[in-house]
Amino acid sequence: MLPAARHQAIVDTVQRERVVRVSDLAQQLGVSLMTVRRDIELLEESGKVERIHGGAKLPGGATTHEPGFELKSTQFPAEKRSIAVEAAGMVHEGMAVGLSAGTTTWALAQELVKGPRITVVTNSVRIADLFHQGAAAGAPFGSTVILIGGERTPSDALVGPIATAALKQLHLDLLFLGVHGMDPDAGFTTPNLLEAETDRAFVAASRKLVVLADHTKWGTQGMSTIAALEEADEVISDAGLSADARRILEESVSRLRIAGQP
Amino acid sequence: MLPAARHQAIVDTVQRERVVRVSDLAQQLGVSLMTVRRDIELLEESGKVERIHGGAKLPGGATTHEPGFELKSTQFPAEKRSIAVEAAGMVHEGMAVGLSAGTTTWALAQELVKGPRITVVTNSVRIADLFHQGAAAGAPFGSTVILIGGERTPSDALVGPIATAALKQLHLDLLFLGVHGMDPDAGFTTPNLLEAETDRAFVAASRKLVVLADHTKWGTQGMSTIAALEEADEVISDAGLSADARRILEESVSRLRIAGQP
DNA sequence: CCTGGTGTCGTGCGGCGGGGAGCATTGAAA
DNA sequence: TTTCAATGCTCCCCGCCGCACGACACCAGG
Repeated sequence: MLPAARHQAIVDTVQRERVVRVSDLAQQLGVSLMTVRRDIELLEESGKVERIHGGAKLPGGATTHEPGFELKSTQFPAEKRSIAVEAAGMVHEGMAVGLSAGTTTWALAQELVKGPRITVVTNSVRIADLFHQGAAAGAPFGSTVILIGGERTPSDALVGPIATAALKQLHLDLLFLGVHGMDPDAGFTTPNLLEAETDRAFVAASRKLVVLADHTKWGTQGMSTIAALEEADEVISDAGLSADARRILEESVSRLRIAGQP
Repeated sequence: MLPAARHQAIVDTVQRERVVRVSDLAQQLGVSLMTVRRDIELLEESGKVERIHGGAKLPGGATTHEPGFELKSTQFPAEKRSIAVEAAGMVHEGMAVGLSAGTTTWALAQELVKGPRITVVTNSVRIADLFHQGAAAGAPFGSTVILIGGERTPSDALVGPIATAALKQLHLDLLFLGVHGMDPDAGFTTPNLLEAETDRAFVAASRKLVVLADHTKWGTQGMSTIAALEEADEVISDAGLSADARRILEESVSRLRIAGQP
């Protein structure tokens, strides 16, 4: 890996993710932490990126008060990752798989890039980017990615009538839905009304609904309901889920999976 | 292997790979490391490539990650920019404007970010990104961007049935169409069939069609025709356009504008 | 407000791979 | 045959990279 190529990769990643951490870059690029730091130092001098504690972000503020995509994406990396690995195991060659926008589905996408060839339908620009660059860099035959159109929310999801109309044309084998809240009364929820509408269209287009939600989502009610608990065919969560939550979910959902356990 | 052929091969490889290492080139060309270094030294003096430690990269600060795109976007920056400025003058507050994917429309988008509030409809992820970033960094009230969905081409355009179906729902005041070729027989063309289909949907959705094409596009026939010359309401080109081309275009198109002139 | 813990940052050193200067060799043109 | 340009080779230098250690910043808890 040449320095110039590495610098380019870092700039690309920063522009795509808005914020990246040094450790992730080091692992992704296969170099040491020190090298990444030195690269970021150089790139900062030329104004390509801006250095922050633990990583880099794109220059020119305005990302500090973003509705927390980057914060959440590093909040429970271990749990999210184990959930993603568990979910990736459900995907087989040739399937048509839907991925809603969100950090958990984004973690899943990272797993799926390495997996078998499938067709991915998503309304997340971030996830589409992931497959796009994965296909360019990695295997000659990558998965097909269909990006649903629409207007862009702050968290880079595409929503609105264009998105819902596009989803009406499609039929998916499997939908992985990331949610902001999961509650026995409110069901699966999100704080963004437009996103909820798009997610409902996603659910309607799919034969099977799998909800990805780490244990912190339990008891949270977002403003808008996407679906009732009963509508999910499976819920994948992590070991931190309370016994109470497990009992209720096992009653409501066809199957509850705890990531990392049989 | 003649030196000239070797130089050309090196330039080609650099433009294709964006960065290459000396050792790879040496092995690939069957010459020694020293020869490759000397070649690169010569090519650097003529500005064809830029020398870096361990290899060579294409000159100019690389900011995009698409080889073809990168190349084209630096090919005629002055012409493209003047065309973009001319086109931006046609846009007024509140309009619904379509932008097809391409480097010229991308240049236009850079102008429009600074302009009045409008609604932009595009099938280019890159252009959508531009407005998204601009809105986050700049004015509190940015333009609305609607990204048309679909499958992704190598040049980051979204195409396919999803895209065309979405466009059928929309009606645009003005469409700026970037083309790859412009020819009296073939009309406005692009080498990508899927992109041509999406562009045709764009044309159908728009009340007014403005084609952006620098003078190098004249006489080029892409594989697939988007529209006949007569279908364009305006064509904006640059001063390098031949008198012959001007005459034909003025006969076919309602109005021909040469950027930088009244 | 203070305090400990965890993770990140910066510096110095050693290893390694690439770059450069000079010279021998080759092959083609005069 | 002579001459010259181009190529390859070798030795030495230098920049890049990774490891280890000490300093520091963020976070949580009292």
